[in-house]
Amino acid sequence: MDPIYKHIYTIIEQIPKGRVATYGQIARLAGIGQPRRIGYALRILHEENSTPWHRVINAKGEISKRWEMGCEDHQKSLLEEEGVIFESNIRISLAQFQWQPRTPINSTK
DNA sequence: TCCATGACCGACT
DNA sequence: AAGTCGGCCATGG
Repeated sequence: MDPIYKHIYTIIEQIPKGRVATYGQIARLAGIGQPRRIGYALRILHEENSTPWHRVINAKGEISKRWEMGCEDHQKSLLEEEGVIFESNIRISLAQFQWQPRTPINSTK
């Protein structure tokens, strides 16, 4: 498997519990720039390892639709159990829950 | 090899 | 605010 994917998985595994990251964000962290590759990496992820794929969402803060319906609901449940709160029942407040690898959350601006 | 599709993103209408 | 379009790259037929 491409080391790039490995890198992607490594980054995803670094997402703390109770927080989420977007595809674009991970793409930038991985030094890729093409978010689609992240999606593809996750697609082939299958069940190979214990990567917390559920903490990866799209730029809108929503759960990306996938091949099987009901999966999104499953992902939503996993996130809620970690303390992530949904708005409008589908959307996550990125300002609040997005993973900040370099900057702490308390942005006391 | 060429063409179409995808767990996306951003800009534009 | 919601829908459309182009970009960029990997995978499969």
